[in-house]
Amino acid sequence: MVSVTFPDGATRRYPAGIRGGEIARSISPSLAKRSVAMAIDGKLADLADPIERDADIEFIDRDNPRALELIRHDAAHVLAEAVQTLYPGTQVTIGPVIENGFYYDFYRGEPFTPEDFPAIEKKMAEIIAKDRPFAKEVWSRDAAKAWFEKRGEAFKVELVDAIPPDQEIKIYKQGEWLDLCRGPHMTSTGKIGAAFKLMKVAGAYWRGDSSKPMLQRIYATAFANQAQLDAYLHQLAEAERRDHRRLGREMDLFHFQEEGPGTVFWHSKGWTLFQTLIAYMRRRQQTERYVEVNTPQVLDRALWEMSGHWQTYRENMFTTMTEDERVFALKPMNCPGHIQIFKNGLKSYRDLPLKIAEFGIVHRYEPSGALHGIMRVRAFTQDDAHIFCTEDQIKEEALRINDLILSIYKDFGFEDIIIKMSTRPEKRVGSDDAWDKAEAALTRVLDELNARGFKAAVNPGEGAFYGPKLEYTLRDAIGREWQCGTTQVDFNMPGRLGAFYIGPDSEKKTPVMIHRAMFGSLERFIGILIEHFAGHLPLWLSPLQVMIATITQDVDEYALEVLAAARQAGLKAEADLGNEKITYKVREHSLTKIPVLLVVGKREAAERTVSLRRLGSNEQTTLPLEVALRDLAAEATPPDLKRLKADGMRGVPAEEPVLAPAAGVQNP
RNA sequence: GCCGGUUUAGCUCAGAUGGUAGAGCAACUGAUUUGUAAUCAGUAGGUCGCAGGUUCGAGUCCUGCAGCCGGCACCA
Repeated sequence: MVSVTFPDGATRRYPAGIRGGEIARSISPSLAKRSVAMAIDGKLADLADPIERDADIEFIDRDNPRALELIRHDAAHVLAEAVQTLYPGTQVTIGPVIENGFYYDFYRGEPFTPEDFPAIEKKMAEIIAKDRPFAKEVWSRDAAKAWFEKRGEAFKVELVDAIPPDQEIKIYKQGEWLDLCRGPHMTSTGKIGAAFKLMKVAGAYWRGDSSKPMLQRIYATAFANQAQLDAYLHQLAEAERRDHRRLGREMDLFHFQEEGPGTVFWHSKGWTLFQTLIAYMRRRQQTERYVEVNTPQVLDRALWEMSGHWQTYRENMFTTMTEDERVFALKPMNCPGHIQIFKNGLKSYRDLPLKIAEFGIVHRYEPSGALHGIMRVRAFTQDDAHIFCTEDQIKEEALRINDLILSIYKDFGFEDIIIKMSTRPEKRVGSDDAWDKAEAALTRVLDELNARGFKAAVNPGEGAFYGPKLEYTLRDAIGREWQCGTTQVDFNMPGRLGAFYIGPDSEKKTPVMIHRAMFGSLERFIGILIEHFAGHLPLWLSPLQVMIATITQDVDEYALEVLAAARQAGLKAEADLGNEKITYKVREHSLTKIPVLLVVGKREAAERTVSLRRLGSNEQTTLPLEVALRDLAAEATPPDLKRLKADGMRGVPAEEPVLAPAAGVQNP
């Protein structure tokens, strides 16, 4: 007998080996009818699985959130059957559930196109309508291989071979069709329902390896009901509307053109935003005692050979040859340059840690397929720094960087940050002893982060060849993750390039170098900001903060007075005196995402007020000019300066905020 | 780089079967002086991504190349 405990705490005893479905039926026919799967001790399982030991059992119905992955996984099997029915000769490979749906990778000579989707979806609906039960069978390895070999399913044979010897070979049948699968599945295909949709086709390498064959991937999604599917599709459309490439054009921030693939033409407004970020970062770094430098863009090949870049990074480098046949390379990284500055003049242990920062423009010849707006470009500015220190100082410095990065992200409204530590890769340099120390130091940082409630994970083997790293990742509007900040501990390059300092014992010592970026790249960070705020940048970041719009030309003079006063208050302001209706001006400046519109007409001119309208809101507040400008100027103060001001004014009563906070700012 | 798609006016997009290019918005000019997301009228604007080829004739068909888009691989 086994003892089974239900979610309400009730316990019943059953003969060992009883199936979940039988237990459900013993409780009530309706429970048995609506259950599609169960969770044994919290782990999803087939309803038909036997219960061999005492366990907690929860029955899962279709509407249970945990059923969603089953719906999608079942739908993946149905997709595969539909494709093999419609396109005989197509080989199946794998079809996992992913964050917002699922995909299935096929091998077929002909590509699939979205025009094929209606037929496939129709066939899927037919298979679902037949409501065939999913039946699990355990096969012998040889039987499974023979079955797939006979059908020319070379990829499945490879998958069978890859299953560890101690694991069963599980086969799920749905009527005639079957697939190798670890499960679990719902009770039958009919449980999938009708809320599924094929999304797109794409190429994908077998096993994610670019040396292996290219497969045809069909992306799809499924939900428990149509309303949820519709909501998801709506969310996708919203995400597309905040795409930084579209907003960059609409807000007149930057453009690209064919002659410069992956290189940005920054327009005046985009460059203003860029410089606002640099000014902010410069202040934060100065407080942390970084020194800022600037190193050459183009350096002789010999230096890159010494640093190891020529050997390991050559295909990513832009090179140039001059008339006298000397070969130079555009810097793809700033580190060798910073080491030259470190080496210039004898350093003492008393100089450490020495923090050298640069807003360094680097060029990297990225694969053409990798380019993506300003998120992934071939020329970009890093907020780079290299901290030269001793091994003993690594932990404290890494923690300081961590705290600074998190504080900075918070100032921009990012508090949901993915932190990962990447450890020693197979291909690496340096002694295991040094790696142990570096990883231990970063692990202590990681432990500290976990203690503070961050979910920091480890990426084994993903570190740089010269040391382990911490990676800080932000998400864009449609959930894509972009690595921004990074802290890398390097025991290699200072030695390679001959950097040393004089220790307390008068001996030469090689410093450890911590590579570190916080924005990562200004380009990428700006792209993420645009999408995060959907173009509705906070006032302090807006390249144009205030637009003064007149109602009639009678008030031009007052409008110009308001403009001068706004600029006097430190606001980035323009005036629109155009001969247009106010509705036209409101629309115009809303579309270019100007955060504050100050409307002036005869009334305002007479009373010396302004009518203030926020981007994203249709409410208006009429305020005395001085009050409006004072409050806007306060709001436009960068967050770090605001803190300074607050510190300086401690003891002074806080002023009542007069302006409503910006409306229409959405977080993703 | 790989797989697929795509490229026509500043933007969004029409242009079956080959016969020499069109709309809306934007721009420009004029009228209108307007109270919170599009005032009206007129004007101008394109070697149809680039280079070859087929044809009496190519935006349309063929070949090559490039850019862009979606993935994959790579990555800040």
